[in-house]
Amino acid sequence: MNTFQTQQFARLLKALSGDIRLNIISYLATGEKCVCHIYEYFKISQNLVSHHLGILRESGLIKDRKDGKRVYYSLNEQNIEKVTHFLQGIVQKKKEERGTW
Amino acid sequence: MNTFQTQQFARLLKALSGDIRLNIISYLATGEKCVCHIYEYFKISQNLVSHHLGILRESGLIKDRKDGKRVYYSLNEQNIEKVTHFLQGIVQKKKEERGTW
DNA sequence: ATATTATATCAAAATAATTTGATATGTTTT
DNA sequence: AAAACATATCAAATTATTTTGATATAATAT
Repeated sequence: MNTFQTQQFARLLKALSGDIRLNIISYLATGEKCVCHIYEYFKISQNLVSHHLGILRESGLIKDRKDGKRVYYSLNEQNIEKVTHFLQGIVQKKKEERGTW
Repeated sequence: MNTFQTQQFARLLKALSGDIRLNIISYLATGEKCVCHIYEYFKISQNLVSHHLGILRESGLIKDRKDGKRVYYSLNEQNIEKVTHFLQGIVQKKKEERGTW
């Protein structure tokens, strides 16, 4: 059973799956942003944004860089692509299975 | 702001993001299965599996087909691919952004 | 018709995630 | 050194999800 690997991906998917977090990810696709940019853009509180950024950071989906008193966040495409490849693998397997009879 | 579309994908990602549900999805990649196959395979209770299948079904990630007293589930690849394309689009945008200076 | 099997649904309990408000930490400005 | 600013963290409250146990529905077998 492939449960362990699947568990890893379930964790990444969970991090992606919040409304706020997925919007942050989309926003970061347009380039690196500091925390204050993000909470002003979405009009939500600073601590709430920091909390969600923390979840994304710990899951490895984004990277942080400190500059003065600001912290800049950006996407970690590599890990996002790991998710897409995992899902694409499932779709692929299914398509192959269909051919086996 | 692309919030509405993002919300749709957040919903799909949430459906994918449970440990049990992602394992079911992986299992269904090997072919159509009835409910009893699934709960025997994972050694969890019937009602729990039915509950998670319900979430996957309502999100459109799997399809059901009734045959006699059994219900068979299979992947709906189209919707899984929508997720991968969405994520791949984010990665793509980020990669393009990097080239703009 | 009754019993059995397969699945779904419901309500309650247990657990987890999100949000809010307050405070701490570190950096810059004065 | 004090004030101001940017961010993170913590605890409590709120809300959502998961799990369990019980029951309902529908198909088949006896």
